[in-house]
Amino acid sequence: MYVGYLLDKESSMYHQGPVRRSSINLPPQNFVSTPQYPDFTGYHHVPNMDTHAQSTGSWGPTYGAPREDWGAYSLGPPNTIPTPMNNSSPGQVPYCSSEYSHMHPPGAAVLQPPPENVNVAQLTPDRERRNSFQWMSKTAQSSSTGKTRTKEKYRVVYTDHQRLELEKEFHFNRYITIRRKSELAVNLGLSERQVKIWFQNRRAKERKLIKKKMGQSDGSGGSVHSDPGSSLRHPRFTVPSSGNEHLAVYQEYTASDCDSHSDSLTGHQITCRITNNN
DNA sequence: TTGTGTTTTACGACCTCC
DNA sequence: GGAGGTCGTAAAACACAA
Repeated sequence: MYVGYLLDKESSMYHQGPVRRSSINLPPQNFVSTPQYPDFTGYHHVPNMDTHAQSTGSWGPTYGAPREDWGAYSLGPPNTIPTPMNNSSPGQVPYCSSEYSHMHPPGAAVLQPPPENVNVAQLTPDRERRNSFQWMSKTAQSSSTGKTRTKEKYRVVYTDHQRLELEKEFHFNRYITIRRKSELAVNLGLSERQVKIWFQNRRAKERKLIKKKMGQSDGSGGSVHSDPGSSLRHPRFTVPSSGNEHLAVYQEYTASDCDSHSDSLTGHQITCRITNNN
């Protein structure tokens, strides 16, 4: 299946195309034949592989709150994502984050290919406008098989589309399953390793933010958990007994119904084992 | 334009689990 | 032993004030 494909990709992950030209020159992998999220709310795109079917609105208070950084992801492929200005997607079930659904109505088919001649300046935020071509000129030079940070090309910058999809996934589930990782990797033109590391970094960011919040609120209320370290810790590092508080906490971060995964998962992928314990 | 602080990818070390 | 977790960190990319 595509796992082998990814293995092949793994070796080339450090010389991707001009990914930073987010909306106008995405790698072809970004646009599989059918939109992967025809209805983002349900995520039914791969029936038997859906990790988080119908998890709409399942986030706990911690993650239900508006994300301050959503603005950075407010553009998938242009013209497929209505902006708050032009957006009105009647009849679509809103995503759990009100802000998110506001910017990315669930049916917005973010994986649709963008039109060929799109004016970037009209479609991307200021940051993108400023840097897209700069970045491209840089990466275009790196053709060697660099895989270490000593190489010229130290890191790539993911496209807004890639980050958006990753954020969406992260919003559903802090820990990605093997299957979803594979799917995402294929769909986004990333390697599984990149997806995995992105999630690790994203969790680190989350912990950092929570710590920061806790530091500010100084334990006085707030919607964050009393132990941010454990709440974002992978369940396998918690006591895996039934009814323990760690799992209960963790459940807040998971999709409400993803138990279908446990069958095909390795022992490492226990993300979905702990649902439905309410 | 430039200096500086922050964020984003990516890695290594080390850990736990199977 | 391998996979994936956290933690700490490097360095590129980015934001923004001066």
